[in-house]
Amino acid sequence: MESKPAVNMLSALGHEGRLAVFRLLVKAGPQGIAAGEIARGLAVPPNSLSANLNILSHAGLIASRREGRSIIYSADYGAMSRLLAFLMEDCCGGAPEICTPLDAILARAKACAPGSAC
Amino acid sequence: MESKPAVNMLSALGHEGRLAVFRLLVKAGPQGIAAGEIARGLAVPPNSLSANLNILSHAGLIASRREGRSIIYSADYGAMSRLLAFLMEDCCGGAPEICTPLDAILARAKACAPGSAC
DNA sequence: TCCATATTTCCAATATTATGGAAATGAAGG
DNA sequence: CCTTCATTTCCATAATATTGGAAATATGGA
Repeated sequence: MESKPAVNMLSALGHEGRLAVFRLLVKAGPQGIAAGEIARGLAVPPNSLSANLNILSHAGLIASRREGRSIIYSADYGAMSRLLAFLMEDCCGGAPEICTPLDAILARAKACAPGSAC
Repeated sequence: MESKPAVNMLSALGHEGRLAVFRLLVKAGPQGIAAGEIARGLAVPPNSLSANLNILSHAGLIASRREGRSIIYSADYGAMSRLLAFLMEDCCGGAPEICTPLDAILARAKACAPGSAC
């Protein structure tokens, strides 16, 4: 990934409210959540939420689709993976021993499949 | 990791100049680079750089030590790992298939040890 | 002590971002 | 066509971040 889209993603996620929205969408899975439901769940006014959803969307981190009267938002896992890859590349280009903790992190993350205690 | 320090880190990295600094420091390894050398390398005025180093430092992403007249900055790999872990956790809590691309990413990152073609 | 180097701090101007009320748009149903 | 619901857009205000010049601090050496 280039540097500029990575900056946009990081900047989009570097905001308490937006990170909360993104985490919620990631947990929700590909089916996504309606904007109104997000607003109720996180207790934020709908216009602020809309602005933040727009920022996340422009950063490429989330997608949206209309379903009846609602607009459903969902996390873009590919974008997330690319961002993580971008951050990891530099990390491991410097010193090989930096990579090894990531193995453990990934193993733990994988153990957190839905249904497990985590 | 809690949400707040993660937001601080993401926000710190969500800036073109600071991301460039951090990437440079990550690539430089634990020995770090002097502030002046960073400024010359990235062609930024020293006072702006100082402000950005301060933001990265407050976010916990870099450390500094004085060495003679220079101040040497270095990336905090532990902080970086914790941030990646934080992002991965939610990612994998949602759907297990999201984790699998990260395996490939990590394998590729590990292959990029210094000296290899990458 | 005096000077040169390295970096930070101070400060003000500018730009960007965040916030929330109110109005506008779009969709479904009677 | 009218009403209701869901969401966005518009707008103004407030807050925060970015930038760079100039001065201040700290270190090492003559």
